[in-house]
Amino acid sequence: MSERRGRKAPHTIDLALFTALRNQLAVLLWRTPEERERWALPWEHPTFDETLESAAGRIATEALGTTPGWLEQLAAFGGEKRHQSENDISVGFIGLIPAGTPPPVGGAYAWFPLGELPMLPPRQRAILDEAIAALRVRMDQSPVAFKLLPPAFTLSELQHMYELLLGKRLHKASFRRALQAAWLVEPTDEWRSEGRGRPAQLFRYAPRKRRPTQRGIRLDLLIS
Amino acid sequence: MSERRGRKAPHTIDLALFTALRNQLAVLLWRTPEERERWALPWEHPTFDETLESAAGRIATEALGTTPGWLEQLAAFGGEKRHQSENDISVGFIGLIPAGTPPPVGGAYAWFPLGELPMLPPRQRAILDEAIAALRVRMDQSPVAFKLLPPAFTLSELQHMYELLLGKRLHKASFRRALQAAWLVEPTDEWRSEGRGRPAQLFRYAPRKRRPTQRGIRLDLLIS
DNA sequence: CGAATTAGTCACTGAATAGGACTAATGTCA
DNA sequence: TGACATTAGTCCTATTCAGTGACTAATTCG
Repeated sequence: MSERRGRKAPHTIDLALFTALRNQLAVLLWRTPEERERWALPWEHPTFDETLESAAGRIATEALGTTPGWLEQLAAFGGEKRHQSENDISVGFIGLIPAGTPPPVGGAYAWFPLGELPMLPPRQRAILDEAIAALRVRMDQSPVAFKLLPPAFTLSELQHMYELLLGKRLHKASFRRALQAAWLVEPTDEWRSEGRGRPAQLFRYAPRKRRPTQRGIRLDLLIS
Repeated sequence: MSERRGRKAPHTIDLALFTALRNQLAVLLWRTPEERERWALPWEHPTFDETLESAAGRIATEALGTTPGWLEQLAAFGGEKRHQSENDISVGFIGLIPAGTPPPVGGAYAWFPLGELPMLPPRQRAILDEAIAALRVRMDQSPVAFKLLPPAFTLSELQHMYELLLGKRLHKASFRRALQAAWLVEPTDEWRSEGRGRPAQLFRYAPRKRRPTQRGIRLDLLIS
């Protein structure tokens, strides 16, 4: 094995990096200097001496300058839909970038709102579609909304992020009651005055252990 | 690409096939005729002309004689934990086999209850651990319990399967109310008399479309 | 100052849940 | 054959939880 150290593996790592931009979800795309109109997800062949996760983290950091607040494997993709590289399979990752992170400069990378996507290679299109679906599903299980926000945020910002992800309006009092019951945030001692209106207190994501929340069976969540 | 047709790919497909056995979850393991004490998950190098899913289905069918009622990709595994094969990465799949399916004969394959697992190669151990965790998580999203039962089952059997997966007792009336509300089963016109006691009606899994179940935000499901 | 605006809370109502207690239909055994 | 154990299936009630409108609080704007 060790003689392979540093050599390129035959598979690729493909990243679906999301952020919130102008009240929409957006994904980071990349184009080569040669082919100005062929956009693609950031991807690379990892070397044999890094784990899938560390390779994904490295590629994300190379693209953005910052490390994603969250990075998780989506799945492996293979089969008839070929990659632009001559590889056998691609491992897709989902990453979340806090809103307001300055966009990468130079023109090689750009954020695309999900409603305005250009053509993508077929396998990357499949990866992105599954990534979007997984985001919606994992929202309940993982702190997706929190990782799309900066470390300190107002409760209104958090609610708007949930509304963006869920695609529907939420009632303020209900949202805050649920948030309180879940022990997910803690207040900081800072307030932010956003133009007119009462200033909002800033909170941070600070999940606290709670006794295994004695919930009933939720058969109604089954997709059918 | 086409000149690769039929050739082996460098990655492997590894299967975590589960069934319910003697009131426990069990996983299918396999050993080579040469090495009688080295058990492993069923695995194989796929060929280039099949998709990941079809390769997984083929390997499962070769192992069991029957096709799993459910087969879904778990994730790709790579990095320092090496496979027994000289491969780069392994793609893990989860499969569910109805309880009571006759076990494969010949001694090459055997069901192991999760409490009595032998040593496994390190990467396969990781795959199995993640598969078990994913089973518990996806239970709410996918009809895991139903696919571990034969096509026709009693409501008590279904409840016992949920109790096995959740690791806790459920209240009969609550369970049935939730089941009714979810429109997941329909009665057959058969009844089964199981020794003493009133005979039970048999049901089948028959999910019916329902309008997008207007649920509240469930922040309390977030793992913390 | 008053109106507008945004933050944050309260209280009422209807729906969903946990759980005990009930009825129903069968086998067992004296 | 009749009491009883056993398993299936239903009903009812107290309690908890989510949806919602209306309230108070703190600030900017004019």
